[in-house]
Amino acid sequence: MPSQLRIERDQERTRRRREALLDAAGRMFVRHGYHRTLISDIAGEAQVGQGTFYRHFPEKRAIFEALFDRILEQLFSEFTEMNASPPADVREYHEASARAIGQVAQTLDRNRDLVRMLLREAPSVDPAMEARLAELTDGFVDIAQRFLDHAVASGFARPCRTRIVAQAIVGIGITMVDQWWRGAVPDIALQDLIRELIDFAFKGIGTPQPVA
Amino acid sequence: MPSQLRIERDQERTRRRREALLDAAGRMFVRHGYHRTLISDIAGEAQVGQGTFYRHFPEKRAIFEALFDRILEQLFSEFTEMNASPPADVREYHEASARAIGQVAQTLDRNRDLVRMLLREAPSVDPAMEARLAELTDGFVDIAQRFLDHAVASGFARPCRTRIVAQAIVGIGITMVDQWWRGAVPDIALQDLIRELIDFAFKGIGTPQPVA
Amino acid sequence: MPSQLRIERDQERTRRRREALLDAAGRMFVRHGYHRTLISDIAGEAQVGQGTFYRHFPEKRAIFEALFDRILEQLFSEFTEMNASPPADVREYHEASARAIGQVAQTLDRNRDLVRMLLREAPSVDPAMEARLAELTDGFVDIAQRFLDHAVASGFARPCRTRIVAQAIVGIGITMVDQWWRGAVPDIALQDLIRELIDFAFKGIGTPQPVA
Amino acid sequence: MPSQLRIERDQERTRRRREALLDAAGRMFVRHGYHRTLISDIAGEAQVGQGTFYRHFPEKRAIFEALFDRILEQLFSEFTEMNASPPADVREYHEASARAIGQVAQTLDRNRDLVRMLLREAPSVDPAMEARLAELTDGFVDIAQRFLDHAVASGFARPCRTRIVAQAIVGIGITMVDQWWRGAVPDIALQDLIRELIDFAFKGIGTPQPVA
DNA sequence: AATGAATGAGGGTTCATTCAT
DNA sequence: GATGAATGAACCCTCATTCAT
Repeated sequence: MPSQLRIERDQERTRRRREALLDAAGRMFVRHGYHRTLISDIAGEAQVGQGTFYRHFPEKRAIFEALFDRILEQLFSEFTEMNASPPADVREYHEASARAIGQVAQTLDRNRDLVRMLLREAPSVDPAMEARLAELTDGFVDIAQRFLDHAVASGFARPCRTRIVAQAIVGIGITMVDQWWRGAVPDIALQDLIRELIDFAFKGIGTPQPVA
Repeated sequence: MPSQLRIERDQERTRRRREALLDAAGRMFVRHGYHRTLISDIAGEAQVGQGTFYRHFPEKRAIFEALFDRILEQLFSEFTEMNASPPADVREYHEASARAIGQVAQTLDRNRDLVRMLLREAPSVDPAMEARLAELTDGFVDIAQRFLDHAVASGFARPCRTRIVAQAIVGIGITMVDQWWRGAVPDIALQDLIRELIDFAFKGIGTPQPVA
Repeated sequence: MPSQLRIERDQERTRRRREALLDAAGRMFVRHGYHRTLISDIAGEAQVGQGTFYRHFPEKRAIFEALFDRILEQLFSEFTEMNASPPADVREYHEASARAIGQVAQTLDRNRDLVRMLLREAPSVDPAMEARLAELTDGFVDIAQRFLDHAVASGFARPCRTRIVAQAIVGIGITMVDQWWRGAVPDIALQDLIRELIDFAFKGIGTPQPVA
Repeated sequence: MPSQLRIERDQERTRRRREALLDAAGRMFVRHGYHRTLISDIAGEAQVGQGTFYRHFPEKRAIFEALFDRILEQLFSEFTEMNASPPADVREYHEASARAIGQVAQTLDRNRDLVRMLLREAPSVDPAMEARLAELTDGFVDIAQRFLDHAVASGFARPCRTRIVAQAIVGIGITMVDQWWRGAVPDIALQDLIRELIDFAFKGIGTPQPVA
């Protein structure tokens, strides 16, 4: 009969295999997209047999979903604090926003190929995956909207239909991930890119001098 | 030898068949996505035999590309004038922008399901189709950037990295098409939605009153 | 009501069309083989519409068969006399044989691409076509055998199983058509080739001089 | 990790499957020809799933080629010794030839349906397969020619254009395989058939006795 | 009669999933 | 548990034949 130790070692190995498969799937999906990636590609990339894949995931879409979940977790685990003390004035609000956005941006940037892959492939996988992606977007919009609602209520931002503006802001983020990844964005430090976008979000393209 | 009339009638019928196939393909791609749409679905939807499909398009990807082209043409054919007299002051500039954006928005709205389908499916069809979509995006960015460069030069807009801001603006549009189509946008008249977005683009979320 | 003349003109035109189709089919079958030749290829080569093909031949295999027949007719129409007075001695027999074989060879040579095509493609068309080809071969063997029987009976040739020897002789002919067509035969005048083969058929490779 | 034994057993099974598929393909090609044989026929005949076919051969033409190769190997593996001591006089030469030809004939006879299938179908498969068949023929011609050159040089055979005569001899063989297989050859023991052909090859049909 | 567009029954090939070892 | 061979349901595409004009 297997010792407790043995059981744990096996479980650990299983967990690592699963991770290896997820990593492999991520790389293949990024490189070739969901539909052109074969199970045999993933297994091969993970250095396991094809049958082993099915010990860890019941079907192809399952590994996509698991990857989705893992990336989400990864993403949100990096947003922990972000809910510091509420800003007291416009300046603090501005700074807090900048910090938050900067953090999100850096996190996205660190995972940009996977995030982009998700954004690109999820809708073509399945209506269900498409819905999950939509939920995710909505989640970001919710956060942005709450932030914005608070700002408006506090007089830090002009009154507006905060849902729509929040959607627009999230839309900027989503698109920039894509553009940035494919090299369409001018060569610029991430910091400066973020600053430019925050500036735009706060000030719009509006007139340079608030005329006297 | 066939009469001139006969030839013309045949060509006309061929053209109509082709259109019918494109329409059918559009509907199926919108409904089920590129990969889950079968040639037999398209043929069935167009009420023609499966072989007929191949008389009009050499392969599946070709009808997607043709659809892509047709939508583009459709889109751009609606942007004809848009190059009216250059605005003389901020107000005129603002109005001209609003008009232009409104027009684009209405056009996109009229074709929103197809446009959304293109945005969603193109990247998963083919690296080449993905590239074409990127080109399209870049085209819109180019237009927006020129507009913006002009505005900055005229003092109607604050100086900024116009490429990036243009990308952000286009990104708002792309995302809103998606959100709007799937009903994520609050129930609002298109006019008001556009106004809200223009406001955001011009003013950002910035402080309501330039504090005294 | 159509005049007699008109009817005749039409029939003539129909006949010419049919010939043109046969010619075209021959060229295409020679070039690409039966299976890789499409009806549309034949129609295109004959400069007629695809539907026209079916006015003249009920199906693809029919034109092959018609071609087969036409070539046969062509071939045998060139063997008219060949039944001259029977040879009186070995020398005459030898000369008569040489003349006959030479004539056959020249005829085959004139039609060598079509003949080769028939030999090559017929078996893969159809069991029936294969049988017809076999009949044809048997026909040649019959002729050769009769010739040989006569020769043996007359003491011009050594006794042997004439059927088998006749088959061997015809086999030489069949193979040489193929080899000659594809350029495997050394560069040599047709006359000399024939003489060499006749020599072989009469003398074998046997010892040069029945040594004293 | 799989045991060495396991690996070997698997390889053995794979090899057997492949052989079974080749056998099945051979039977089907013999019976219905290349073009009328479906992958599903081969798989069914071999008692495996259709997909299994594609684990062993990348495409239809590949199994034909593999069959071609296997038959060739089979054929030539039976011609091993055949290069005994060179004949010293006409009699020995004659006997050596007879032995060699007899061996070839027996080998061909043992594989006659496959050989005939190759001869018949290869040209219609592919220009490349046709070329391979031509090479094969040329190979036999080469051998025959070398034999003949030697015989002429040794004074065992009359001088002649050995290439052409070799082609004729090989042609006899090729045709007889075909005729024999389809039952066109009179009922006769293989031994006697071969003797008859050798007689013909050595002596031709020529006059029975160079009359005194 | 002539045309070529339309048709749909195949048939080769792919690949997610199962299964024997 | 791991493996990779086996499987067969799809699915795209071809092309001989039919048909409307």
